[in-house]
Amino acid sequence: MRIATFNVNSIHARLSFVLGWLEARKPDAVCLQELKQTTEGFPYEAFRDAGYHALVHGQKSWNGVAVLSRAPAELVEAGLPGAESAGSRLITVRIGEWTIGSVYVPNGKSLVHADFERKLEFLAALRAGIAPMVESGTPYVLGGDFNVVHTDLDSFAPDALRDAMFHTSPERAAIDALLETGLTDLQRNLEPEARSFSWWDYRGGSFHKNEGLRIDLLLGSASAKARATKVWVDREWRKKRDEQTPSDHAPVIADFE
DNA sequence: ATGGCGCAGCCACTGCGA
Repeated sequence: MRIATFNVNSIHARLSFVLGWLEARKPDAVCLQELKQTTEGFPYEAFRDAGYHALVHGQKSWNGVAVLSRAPAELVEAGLPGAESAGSRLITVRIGEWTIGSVYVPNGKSLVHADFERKLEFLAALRAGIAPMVESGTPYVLGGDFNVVHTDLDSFAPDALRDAMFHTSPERAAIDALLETGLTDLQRNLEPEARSFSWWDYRGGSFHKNEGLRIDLLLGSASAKARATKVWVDREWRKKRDEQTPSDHAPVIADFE
């Protein structure tokens, strides 16, 4: 079982790019974020032709999440109770014995912006919303763009950016609280010391200078963690330029026994 | 002098992303 998460920064602008990536990596399920597309406007047919089902919680212009899967999936829930005003940022599906969530945590804009407080509220609601999935005991994976640098290892400049956006104590504590429900950061668990970023700014040659952040995570319940054999950032597809430009995020891929 | 990106949209500038 191969499960990935990929913030695509517009499914319209990235369609052929994502299809090429699916062909190359052949994941069984993919959590997508930042579709910038409505549920109705999602390109279902292109993915069906590529062998993938899609369950979508879309939104015009902003946000939007989905889960792609080779096997048919069943919708568990679209949206996060208590956080509807944040936009379409969570979808949970069931694929066989697996429960998979795709989440796009609000950016927060700046420390003094009202959206920063809403980001923390979203993370608190997320903790409450996912707890039943973790407690069920069946393998559960929550993949997404968490928009938080959980530890110093996850930032290219942890000292210079300490207490700056993505690096603050309340944001980090909110990730701790998610993990306290019984989830594990699957990549960090297998690679405790790795500095492996998943996002690089489009500007200023950040990718080539490796000035990135690790903000795209795959969190797994105990039974998912026990089966995970390898988790890696697909940097090649952050660098690649085909007929379409890459997203500013790289896919993160996990393999399970 | 201080940018060098890239999306969407009532579109040629603005808002947003991280």
